[in-house]
Amino acid sequence: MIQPDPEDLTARARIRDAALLQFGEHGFERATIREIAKAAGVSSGLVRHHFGSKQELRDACDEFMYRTVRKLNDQARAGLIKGAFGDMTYVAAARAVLLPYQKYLARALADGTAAALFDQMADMTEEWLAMADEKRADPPAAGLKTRATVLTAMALAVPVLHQHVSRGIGADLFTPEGDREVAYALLDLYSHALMTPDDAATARAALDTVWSKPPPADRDAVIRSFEEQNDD
Amino acid sequence: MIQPDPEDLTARARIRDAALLQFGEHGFERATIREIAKAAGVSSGLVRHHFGSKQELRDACDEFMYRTVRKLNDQARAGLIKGAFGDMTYVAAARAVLLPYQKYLARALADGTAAALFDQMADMTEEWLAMADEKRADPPAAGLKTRATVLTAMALAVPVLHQHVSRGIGADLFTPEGDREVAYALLDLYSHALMTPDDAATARAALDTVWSKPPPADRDAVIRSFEEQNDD
DNA sequence: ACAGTGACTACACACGCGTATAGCGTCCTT
DNA sequence: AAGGACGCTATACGCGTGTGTAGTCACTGT
Repeated sequence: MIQPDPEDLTARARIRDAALLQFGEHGFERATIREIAKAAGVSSGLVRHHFGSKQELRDACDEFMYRTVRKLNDQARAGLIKGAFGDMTYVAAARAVLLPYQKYLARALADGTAAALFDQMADMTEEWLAMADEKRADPPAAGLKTRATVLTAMALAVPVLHQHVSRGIGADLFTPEGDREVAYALLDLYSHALMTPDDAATARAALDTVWSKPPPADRDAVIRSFEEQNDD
Repeated sequence: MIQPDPEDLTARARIRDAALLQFGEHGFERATIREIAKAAGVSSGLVRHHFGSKQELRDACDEFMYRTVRKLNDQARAGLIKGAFGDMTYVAAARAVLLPYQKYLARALADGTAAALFDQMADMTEEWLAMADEKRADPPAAGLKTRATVLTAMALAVPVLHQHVSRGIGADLFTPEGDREVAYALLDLYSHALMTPDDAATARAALDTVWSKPPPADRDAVIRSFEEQNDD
């Protein structure tokens, strides 16, 4: 998928590539070694010969994706003028490279496998967020790393929940049309605060009271009325 | 888990509850009917007797979660003063009710099963966003439903990627401490725009040029240099 | 020439799993 | 009191799957 002709790749690389696609399409459990081997044009025994076991094959896939994303991140760090949004070349190129592996990435992130990959992206978000903090007037209500982690998760939500997003926007997320639609929505959301800092402070205070003293009447009423549906 | 003593539930409800937990903990494929039956204190045959097949058991779980969330949403709609952030009672109660099923919800959303559930939350987000739009000065850069869909995905990112978020903040997301930490971060992020509308317009324009004419030199260079790592 | 090494295949094994079936006890209905 | 319906168990079947083993072929260094 990276190079135009898969025939040029070594068998090992072809197996890994086929595994990435099969794991992405059907998930790790439902994907079978035999089907991966068939897609790669090799025997199922060769998969074992190169990777040892199905789990190790998955590990190799994760490792490969980690290296790929790291390379892209390094390039972005080197090429992108910090804080400028005028150059989307690397962003677009990175997305083009990762496109065939989006479904694998989504699954790997969702089931918690790709920890190193997430942390890598969180680190990059943290750098970016630290710069944004400098222009900021009021002190943040949470630590830098915490906000970076949450923000990273939010940014990854779109590919991870791509099925729902695609359904919601009425276009496949992995086509240029869907991608553009979502990018516009993201830029709009990122450039407009959803609530005022005062609202946030109010909500924070309200949450504190809820947490500190478990409100007896209301909350129990919710749970109790909820239980009533539970009569099957 | 809803009621204090699982023994009081009917066998069918106990099976569903055990399935929710097992599916959440191990995933649909890895979870076995036998283990679910054991956790529910029944024979494996009874699972089949009540639900027919493993897939139908999963469907029943999805249906149950859908009804649960709908009930909570209806209560939130009825009880919450629109646009006010001072009353977090229902939010806290809803989270308490859903807590044991968070992992199931995360998995169901990630693999695209719980479509109706996502759409339901997206509808609610859309209502909320429509109100927020009224106070807004500049016209949105994307349709209401598109923004609501993306925003819903972003809101769900934290539970879906809970493993990574927990690791990043150094505390389990499903404990009061982790929950509070993340809530503060979310409120901070929601109350502060990450970029100015001008930045967004610049980025939009940049994206348009990238998409309209595929830039030959730079982008290919990125992809080419990426391929060079691909020598295993 | 020749052993050795690694890529690669074909085939068989063992086991876990979803599914199917037969049967038992109990409660409600008529 | 008969009898069916239902909740529930025990046991077995069959298939798909990851894994293991033996063997072939090609290439390399000595």
